[in-house]
Amino acid sequence: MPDKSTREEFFPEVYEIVKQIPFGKVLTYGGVARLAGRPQYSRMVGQAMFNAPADLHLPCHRVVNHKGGIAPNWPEQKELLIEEGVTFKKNGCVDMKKHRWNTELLLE
DNA sequence: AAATTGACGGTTA
DNA sequence: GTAACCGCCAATT
Repeated sequence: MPDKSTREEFFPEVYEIVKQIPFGKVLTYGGVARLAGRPQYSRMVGQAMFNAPADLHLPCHRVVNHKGGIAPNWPEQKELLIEEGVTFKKNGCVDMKKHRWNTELLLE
């Protein structure tokens, strides 16, 4: 059988990880990529989110970039995080120092 | 087939 | 601490 596109194998993996993000926590695209086993696929994670259907109940609003900022053209993500108790810095970036999910602790 | 783009990360200046 | 550049992978034009 022909090798499946990277999407077919990477996307579902990303969805599983994002769904495992605890309440009131945030994770960077690179963090999700690393848990997925592809630390360099940070971009694909973003593409996965954009392609992520709402049917999966995917808390993509808990996924932010390493700048602590949110996705372009999606300002409501910030509101959703605030609603979960996440604190934003003055420049509009999430306080990664406190809300970044301890992914390295789970890698064992 | 080649070049460009994209919800990014990390390092260097 | 902030700014800029390079590097990564896949999809699209």
